Amino acid sequence: MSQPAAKAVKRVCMRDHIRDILVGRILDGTYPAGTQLKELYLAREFDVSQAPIREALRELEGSGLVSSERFRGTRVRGADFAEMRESYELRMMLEMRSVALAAPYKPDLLADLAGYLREMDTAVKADDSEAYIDNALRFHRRLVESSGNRTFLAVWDSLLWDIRGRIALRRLAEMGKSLKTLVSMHKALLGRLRAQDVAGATERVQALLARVSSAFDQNGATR
Amino acid sequence: MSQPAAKAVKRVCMRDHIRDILVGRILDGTYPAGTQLKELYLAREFDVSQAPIREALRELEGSGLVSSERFRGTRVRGADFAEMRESYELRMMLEMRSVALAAPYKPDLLADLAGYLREMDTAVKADDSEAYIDNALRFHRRLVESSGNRTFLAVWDSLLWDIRGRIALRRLAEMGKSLKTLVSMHKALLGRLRAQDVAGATERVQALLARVSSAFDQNGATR
DNA sequence: AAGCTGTCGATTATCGATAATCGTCCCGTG
DNA sequence: CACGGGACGATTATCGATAATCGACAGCTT
Repeated sequence: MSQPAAKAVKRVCMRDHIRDILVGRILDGTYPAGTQLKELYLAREFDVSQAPIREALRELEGSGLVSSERFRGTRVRGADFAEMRESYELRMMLEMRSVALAAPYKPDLLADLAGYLREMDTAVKADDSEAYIDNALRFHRRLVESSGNRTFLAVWDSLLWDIRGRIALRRLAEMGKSLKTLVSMHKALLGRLRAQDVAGATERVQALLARVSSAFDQNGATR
Repeated sequence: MSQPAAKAVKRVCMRDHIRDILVGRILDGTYPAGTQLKELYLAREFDVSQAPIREALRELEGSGLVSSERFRGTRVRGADFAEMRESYELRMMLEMRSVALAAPYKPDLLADLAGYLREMDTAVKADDSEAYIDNALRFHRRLVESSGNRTFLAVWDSLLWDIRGRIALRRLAEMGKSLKTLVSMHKALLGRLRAQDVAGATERVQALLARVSSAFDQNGATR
């Protein structure tokens, strides 16, 4: 699966390059849900052969971004709200358990989280939701990483939170919910972690993700 | 030498066929951990081109069975016991939560589980561990499926329990642990489900998986 | 002998072309 | 007019061949 850290420089591998471009286009709406990604068409556009396109598409399929049927092509998968909620339920479990496993919380973990939180705060004040989400994801991924459970991290990564998160944020914005609340919830969480309060921290993680997940409730209400 | 299996069933898709064969070989030890799977070599053996081999390998990579480095080939990944234990922790979370979500337990679910359990019982009496594990996996997968959470099921599926389970069973056998205990634990679980006892059932699921997971404890002791 | 450099063999990544498959449209039939 | 049968176009799956890359080793320099 794709790694969070992308090599900025010289790509030795066409398919990685293509994959990243395709992910970008799906994210920014160039390819809306349902768009068929035709191999030869893309091959011509990127001036490569069909092979690297196929491999990139298969990689996207593995991460659930697109789905393909035999001989019938590959299409961009839409954001199914019910499925979103379900995936947030899993994420909640993963992160809550991670908070328990990560205890006691080491200074370098706390320092990292504090750094991300600071960036989140700055981003929200600058009304830069892209920067907010980038750092929020780093924050949460770091939490899962600190559990020491590689399977947790692999599954967390596989769920493509950079995509789901952006959709959630857009929804929350549409619902008029401010990111400021999320930042303060993260602050509270970090406070509990600093106090080595496992139960408290777990509770905050749950509350936090429940709030984000509420973007996908049928009526859109937080209740 | 060419493979007679190629003619067995009319596969529309070579890569699926090849993938299944490769999985089988990794499972039965034909390809021990660390074996390099060379594309052209396999291509000649299966009498196909390199392309479908590559696609099959990439699929295996996606499910963690093998890992590949750029230009350095694809190798069979070994069974890391620590990682096994970690994956069982996730499985435990998934199944415990599924038991909670699936309530109240419908008659058709209970009937399916009872059917699988019967097969498990028969298999153990016939000392057929293959049949046991097949049905045990059906039992557990059905449980996760009944949660109604598609993400849960997708993640559960992605963890390749047919492989991990077999390894666990082999270990348990080496440790002299009988499958009979596992069958009776499943019986107890089904009893709790029939009684609509969510807490009790959850507890049994945990105990059950903990016992299997113990195959990967450092010393091999159940404690 | 240690270090550097260039070449070679093995293997993967990519190419350009062909075969297989699916959906559709046209046509004849009832 | 509804309906099945085949030809066609579009697209994917696979092929056979070539280019790119890596690891190792030999030969040269010091």
